[in-house]
Amino acid sequence: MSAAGVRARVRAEMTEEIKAVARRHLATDGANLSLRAVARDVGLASSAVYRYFASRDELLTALIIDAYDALGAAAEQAAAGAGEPIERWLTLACRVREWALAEPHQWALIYGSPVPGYQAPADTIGPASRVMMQIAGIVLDAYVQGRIADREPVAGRYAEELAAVAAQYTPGAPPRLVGAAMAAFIQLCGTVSAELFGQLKNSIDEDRRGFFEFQMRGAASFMGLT
Amino acid sequence: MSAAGVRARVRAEMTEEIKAVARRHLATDGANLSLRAVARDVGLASSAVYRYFASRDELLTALIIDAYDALGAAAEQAAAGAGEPIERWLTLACRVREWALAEPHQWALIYGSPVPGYQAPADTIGPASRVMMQIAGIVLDAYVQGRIADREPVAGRYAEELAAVAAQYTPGAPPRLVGAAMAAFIQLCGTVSAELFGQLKNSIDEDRRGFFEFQMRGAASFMGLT
DNA sequence: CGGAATACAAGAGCAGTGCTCTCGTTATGG
DNA sequence: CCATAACGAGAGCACTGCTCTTGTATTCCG
Repeated sequence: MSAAGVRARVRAEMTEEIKAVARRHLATDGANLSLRAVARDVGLASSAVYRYFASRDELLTALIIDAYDALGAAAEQAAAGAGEPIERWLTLACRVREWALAEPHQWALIYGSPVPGYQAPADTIGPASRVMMQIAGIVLDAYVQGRIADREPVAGRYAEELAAVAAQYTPGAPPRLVGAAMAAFIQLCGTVSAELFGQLKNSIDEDRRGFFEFQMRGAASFMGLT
Repeated sequence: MSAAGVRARVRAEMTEEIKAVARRHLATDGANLSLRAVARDVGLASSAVYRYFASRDELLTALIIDAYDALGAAAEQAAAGAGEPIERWLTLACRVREWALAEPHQWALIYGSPVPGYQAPADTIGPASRVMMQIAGIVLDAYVQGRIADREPVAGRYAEELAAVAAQYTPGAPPRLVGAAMAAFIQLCGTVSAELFGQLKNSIDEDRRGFFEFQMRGAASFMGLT
């Protein structure tokens, strides 16, 4: 049993090392990293890597899940702090942005254009929703505290879909709020991606953080956070 | 001269055909399309393609420029219509979204995560800014017509950068407006990307158009469009 | 404790890739 | 008309993901 434990531990360490090296390669090669190059850096034959990951896609999936989890953990930590709802939202947003700036390639992996043949397996949807959950939590907290400004309720078919989402994840919350939270999440991702993917180049080059906050305050206003 | 014209025309046609086939392959292979496969489909030896594009990156660049131009043309057409500022904005936004839905791979090419080793050459910045220009135009029109709701002016270092952008492209426009227009553009891109890259899956599946308009109305409100 | 089963790693090999170089052929321009 | 330039094809290099086979440790169990 101890022996088996050793085996399992060595295997886990090897798996982690492969992922760590792959993460490094991610920085230079992007999503189409070379499994052979990773194997070389680890000190393995390329065929040996297949003992740990059935394919390159599976390795990528592992990296994706790790990235979602790392970002999700950061977001949860940021959202845990006390304070005004809008402050919590801004803290969360800035924390997400900082993580993305620190790990741009991991961000690109999860929020960039999907890898051609790649189809995200079900394992990813859980970790993927952690950030959204935190936003919903902040908005819901503000709502039950009566600190959400009134907005026009949503109408139309998408309102029903929002109601269904609300019923499943945040029972009692008005669909308008769920929609606003989703919109804010999308806006957050879009804004971070825009900065990371170079769309601000030659326009906002010095105080991107300030411009980011400006945008996130707009999102807060859309949600009705005060 | 006529002969030279023939040569040049044949060359142009061949170039277009290669790009057309490459665009088809884009749908299945994404940004890492195979130049050899494209060559096969065109009926050329892979080495012959290099007479037309010096490298795979250069072929990709040509596709990127074409995509920017196609989207830019669509945006310009949409923005040309008359109507209330907010209607013009919504029309433009929906037109951009429709183009993206029709050409998801081209959208991913220009607004997705950047290709690893790829560095966008200077030729792309012109076509890339056409959509943003149209948004700025709508906002500026509304401004000179006095149809922009008052908002808090921006402050801080990024405000100066916005002022510099305004001075260059839209002289006379308050930095706040330029910032809001940029934010709206970023929000538009982010929202479309979120839909295209599958982030709405299992939440909004039926009336994505309605949810999109809901978000774009939020952006309009942020800009102060009425 | 010893043999069987298993996990593991390495290497060769296949089909495919981007790209270069060389070699004939064809069309162009002086 | 002929030198020149453009063009296309093919071979070849180094690389990729992945599979299969072979040999070697290590673990498990009677």
